[in-house]
Amino acid sequence: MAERAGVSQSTVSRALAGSTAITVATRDRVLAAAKELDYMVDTRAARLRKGSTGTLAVVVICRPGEMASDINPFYFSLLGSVCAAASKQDIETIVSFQSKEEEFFGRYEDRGQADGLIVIGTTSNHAAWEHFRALSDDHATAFWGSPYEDLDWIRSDNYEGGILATRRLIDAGCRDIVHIGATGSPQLQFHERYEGFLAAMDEAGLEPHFVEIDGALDRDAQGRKAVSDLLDRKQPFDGIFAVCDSIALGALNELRNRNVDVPSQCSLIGFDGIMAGNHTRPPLSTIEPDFDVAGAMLVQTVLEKQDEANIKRRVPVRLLDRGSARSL
Amino acid sequence: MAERAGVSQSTVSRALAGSTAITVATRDRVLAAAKELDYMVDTRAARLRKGSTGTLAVVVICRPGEMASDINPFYFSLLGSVCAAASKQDIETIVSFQSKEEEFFGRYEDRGQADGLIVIGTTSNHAAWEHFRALSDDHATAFWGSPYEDLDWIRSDNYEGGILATRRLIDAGCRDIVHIGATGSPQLQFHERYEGFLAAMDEAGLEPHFVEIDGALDRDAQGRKAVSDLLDRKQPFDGIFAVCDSIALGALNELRNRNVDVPSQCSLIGFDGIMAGNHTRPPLSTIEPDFDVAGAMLVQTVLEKQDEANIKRRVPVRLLDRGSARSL
DNA sequence: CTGAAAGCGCTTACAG
DNA sequence: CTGAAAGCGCTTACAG
Repeated sequence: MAERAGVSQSTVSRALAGSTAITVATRDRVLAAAKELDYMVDTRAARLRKGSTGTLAVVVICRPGEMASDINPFYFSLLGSVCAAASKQDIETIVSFQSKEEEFFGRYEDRGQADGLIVIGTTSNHAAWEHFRALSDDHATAFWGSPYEDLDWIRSDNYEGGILATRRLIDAGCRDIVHIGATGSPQLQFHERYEGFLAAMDEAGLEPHFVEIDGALDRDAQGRKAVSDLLDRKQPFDGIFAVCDSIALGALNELRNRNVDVPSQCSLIGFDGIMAGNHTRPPLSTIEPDFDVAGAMLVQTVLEKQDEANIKRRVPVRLLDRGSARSL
Repeated sequence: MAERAGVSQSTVSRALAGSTAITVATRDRVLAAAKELDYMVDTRAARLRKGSTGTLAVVVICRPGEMASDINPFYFSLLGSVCAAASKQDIETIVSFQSKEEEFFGRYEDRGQADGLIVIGTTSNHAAWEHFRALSDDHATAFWGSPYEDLDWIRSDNYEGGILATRRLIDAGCRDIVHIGATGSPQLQFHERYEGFLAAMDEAGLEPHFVEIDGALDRDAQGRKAVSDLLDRKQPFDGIFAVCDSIALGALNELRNRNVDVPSQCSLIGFDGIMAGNHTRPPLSTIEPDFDVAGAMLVQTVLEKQDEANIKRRVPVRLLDRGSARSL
């Protein structure tokens, strides 16, 4: 390659790296030769010499025993956004799905495989979060979904989302509004949504109602059971704010099974903006985080470890009014 | 590291690599030292020396202009399976989502970043497939979704799936069965499903009916429009086999809008097994490929380029009877 | 502005 | 069974 362009190896390297200390003429000559020989820089060698890898590792935490193919679609969308955000900065992403204790691994930096680690996924896999928490001290990390306050985290603006959803229900004329969620759970995200709900109810002078989800069940079953419990209580309700879409989908189904029409008899709003909500009847109204921003924030957080104080951690959310909340 | 264990660098390398030409005693000593120093082999250097990377590149092709976060969930599941299958063989995966012509890139091998390339994603992005087709000559590749017969491909057993779905409809007592799909399209996968449909109808001595999808619309709208067209034709029908789930979901919605009850008045079966079908009313019956096998086959295909003849290319499918086809 | 040389951290013939 | 040495393909001080 060097001899084809009639220059030294160093010059080739500099020309290809776009160094300014190079004549335009020689650069062009090198570029032409590279094209002709279909030459590409070997990143292994470049990285070895440079020290950095130009790569981020992304770990997706699954529920124990869950296959990669049936992960909550929310995390798939998030994964896509992270990869896209990295790609925009010419950073590669190496991704892995991890669920079992034996396979937890995040030390990509130690092996020279990545410059940082992004961990996203279900809050429920505690063993996993504990494992990755330990890495956050001496590794560049960013987390989404961690149950621990102390980790570097990025989250939806859950509080604001809770308010948006609840206000929308109130605006729809609902007065007996129930929150299906986990009011005292370690799921920080859930807790924040709950607090937003409380604030909006308080603001409107309405009394908040709750159904606690049953941790033993899967999300869909949690939603069904919550509605079932609610109806059995014979307590009137005309609006539901479900803490996440998968639960909302279960709730919606149970409402229909029990002949409660949505939205005419009960308005329903979820949280997450998963695509499945587009295909229900009625389509599920929901709070959706800005995925592009989410991906960008995660990437930025890992890369700019220095000024920790300035890291923006709240991903803005918006109401997706798809039809499960009554219109006035 | 070497001096800590009191041996040479070569010995450390051999011990860590599990070479048999090493005393158990020295190996243990090295391992102990490694643990103590929290030492990990730098893969950049190892790869540079060894030549191979232990990594596969996975490119997910999106529709032009589509964001990574709203890709057909089928491909997300497939992506998960590929990563899981690679992981099982201790292979890393670097993944990227590509949609626009300017960003097409698959020469990871040339840059020493991967040993092979797996491309999956929407058939509809022709520019993308043409780009990657060109790479298949001198790169280790495997494709899912390519419109080209000549590429190394892995696909669902679409023909068998078409038969399974159609037979199920026939068993449900349907006689006027309509296939919503693309009978003469370049979408090989769709064409194969269509042929399965034809075969099963022929086997039962029934006359097949069709509605062609409108290429200009998105999947959901295609399904709606197909049902709408069908009803306008006033041609009686009691069963629908939709060529993919996203189309089936649109069809299901339109059927409900037009007050055709599923499954009592019309049975409906889709193809792909996407999770959104779990949340519709009724849940969507579908043909699901074995995702684990799909991931494993793709990985194996890239790695074992040598005996091309023996590559298994058909991923088995099964009927997921979720409720949109009448039970007898 | 360009070249000759050193060195990134490994693995692997080559000796012994 | 183990060590000394070469070399993987780059980048980057160091000279000029």
